[in-house]
Amino acid sequence: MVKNMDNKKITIKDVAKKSGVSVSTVSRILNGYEQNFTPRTVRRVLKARDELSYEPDYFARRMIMKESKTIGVLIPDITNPFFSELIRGIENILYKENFITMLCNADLDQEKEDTYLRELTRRGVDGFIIASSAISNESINATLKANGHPFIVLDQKKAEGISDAIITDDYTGGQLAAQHLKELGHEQIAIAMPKNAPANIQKRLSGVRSIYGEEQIDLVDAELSKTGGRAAVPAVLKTTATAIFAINDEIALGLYLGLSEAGKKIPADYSVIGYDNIDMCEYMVPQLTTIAQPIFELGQITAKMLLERIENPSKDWEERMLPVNLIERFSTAHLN
Amino acid sequence: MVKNMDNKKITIKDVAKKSGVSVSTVSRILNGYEQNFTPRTVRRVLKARDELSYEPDYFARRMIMKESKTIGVLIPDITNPFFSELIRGIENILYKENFITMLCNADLDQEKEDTYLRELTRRGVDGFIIASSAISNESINATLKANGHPFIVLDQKKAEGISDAIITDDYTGGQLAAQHLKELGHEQIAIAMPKNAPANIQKRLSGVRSIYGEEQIDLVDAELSKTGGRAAVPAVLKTTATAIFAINDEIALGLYLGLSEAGKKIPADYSVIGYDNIDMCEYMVPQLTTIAQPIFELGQITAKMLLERIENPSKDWEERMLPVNLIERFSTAHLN
DNA sequence: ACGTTTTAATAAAACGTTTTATTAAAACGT
DNA sequence: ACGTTTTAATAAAACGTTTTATTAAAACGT
Repeated sequence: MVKNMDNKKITIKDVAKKSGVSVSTVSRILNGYEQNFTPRTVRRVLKARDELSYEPDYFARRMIMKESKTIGVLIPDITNPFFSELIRGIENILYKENFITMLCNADLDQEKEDTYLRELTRRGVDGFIIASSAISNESINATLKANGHPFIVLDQKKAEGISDAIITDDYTGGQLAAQHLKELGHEQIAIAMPKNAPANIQKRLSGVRSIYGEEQIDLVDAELSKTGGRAAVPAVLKTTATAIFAINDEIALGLYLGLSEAGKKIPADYSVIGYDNIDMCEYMVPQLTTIAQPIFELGQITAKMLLERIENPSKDWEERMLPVNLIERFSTAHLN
Repeated sequence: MVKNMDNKKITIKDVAKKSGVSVSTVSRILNGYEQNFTPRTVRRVLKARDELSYEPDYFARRMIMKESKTIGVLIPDITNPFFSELIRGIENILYKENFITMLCNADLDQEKEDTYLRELTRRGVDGFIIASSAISNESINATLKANGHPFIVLDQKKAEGISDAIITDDYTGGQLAAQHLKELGHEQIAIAMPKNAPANIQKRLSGVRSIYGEEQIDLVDAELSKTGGRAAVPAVLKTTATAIFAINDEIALGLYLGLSEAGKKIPADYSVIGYDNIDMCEYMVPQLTTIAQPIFELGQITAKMLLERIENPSKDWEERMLPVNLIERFSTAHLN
């Protein structure tokens, strides 16, 4: 901290004294009302400010101004490439607008989520981005909605007219994946996904069901992680499926290892298709065919929508749906 | 925000009025000096607090108390698994101590780093964790050291008696990798690493040089990313090396793709060894042999050391070195 | 030449806390 | 019974800003 002679923090008073004007004059000049003062006064104040390296005290300032230029972001796991990419998209916009990101890694732990939510509220963040699934609608309503804090829920929850919302086209995504496998001649497919999947993931399943009949689908339980994918392989082997739809790429990466351990080749023995298009897909051998979500852009748009809401709290709720598309690589092949 | 009848924020005054005591009494009771008051008064105050859902204003509080319970963390790229794992370690400790993490993703962009550093200072964070390499020692000195802000530099920089420091045993790491390849009979190796690598990475190279002679080593330029690894393959192919030491795992992942594109098999044609042991290693086919750094623990210890420094600013500088070890998997094999 | 408007600047209030110094009443000790 | 200490509580100052209302002086208009 920059100190004055008495070893105390430099305040606006020091600047005022040094430039021979009042505190209010310094404040006004430093906050963009220079045109109300003579050039000479302005010059003096600026000079004093620079010579003392004066920086307004953040807390004193915020106490009056009631805005913190901070956004709280709640995610389940920063280690998951989907979320780290999302964060980059968010941060990319926020940085440009001089906002700072408060990262809260909630670990799918409901208590931790609630704690973070309360703590962020206490700290007066200007808005919330919530991409964590465990969080209950009640928590959101009690802590955010009821108190009029701007927030936006992402990816896992349907907002249903209680907030802005942004989703990707999961139904079409599921269709696209299924269509691709069908065209390759696969008549029996396995889908690796968690039993209690969030709504957006359920939608992908519905998409598949619009292409494949119920008896052509083997649902295989798998956590949304590499470990989950690896562990799901034995169950897959028990089915008659010739292709596997991993409901996210992380699961697909686990499948690669599990299948290899079982002596199976991709795509000779099993075609594998993922979902998300995290950048690791391109680096697998064989490269992973997947449904691409525009993750970075998703983050950007989320941040933008939230900032607009903060700017104009009473505007109508906005809903955005982002398109997805199939990226064909080398983990899927024609049957035989 | 919780409001009172006049639709204004609930303040300590409201609580005081409701419980029929003075503002200072409320403050003291709510800040852990209950033993100075009669149980009856304490009860009343607590009751009023609860009924009004009073939360002390963060900014007013911080203005007086001069601590923000916030740590700023500066990293180059959250998308890199090394850093996301590191963040988790940091966050793991910070959360327990009721600190919040401010994440700054600096993109190896010097200007962005400086901006973030200044912004964090302005916001009065209690301490800094700096794991970003582009940052200049001058910036650190000017912004942090000179102003007595607690900070800790991680991984890439030598602190040299100007701050606490924590490093991993990079020299031994390099030795371990080299030794392993030597034992497998490789007499000529390539090392994929950036030309202007930070100090810790240079140390790994020194470690290798203690095992292999200068003429047995082919230095191949590669950025610290998957892209970098992939792009380095043509250069590797031009050498007579039979094994490749990727200076971090990300490069190794890129090598997998590049080699596969060149029709080369791991480990039959090339043995590959990485560095870091990010969790992806286990999921590659073949699984990647690597030098393991205790990344999560590194984050934890860093956070702990910083908190101790904040607690006790005048204690002696502390330096810690964490061990590394070889994880043998299936990407390295005996020559022929 | 004098009342009115504009300009340049400031004094004082406000933001919502914590902390320090003070006080009135009760308890204590002989 | 009366001076002293302890207890329970508070008034007032302080933290460092921004903003509102005010003022003195200058400029203006006829």
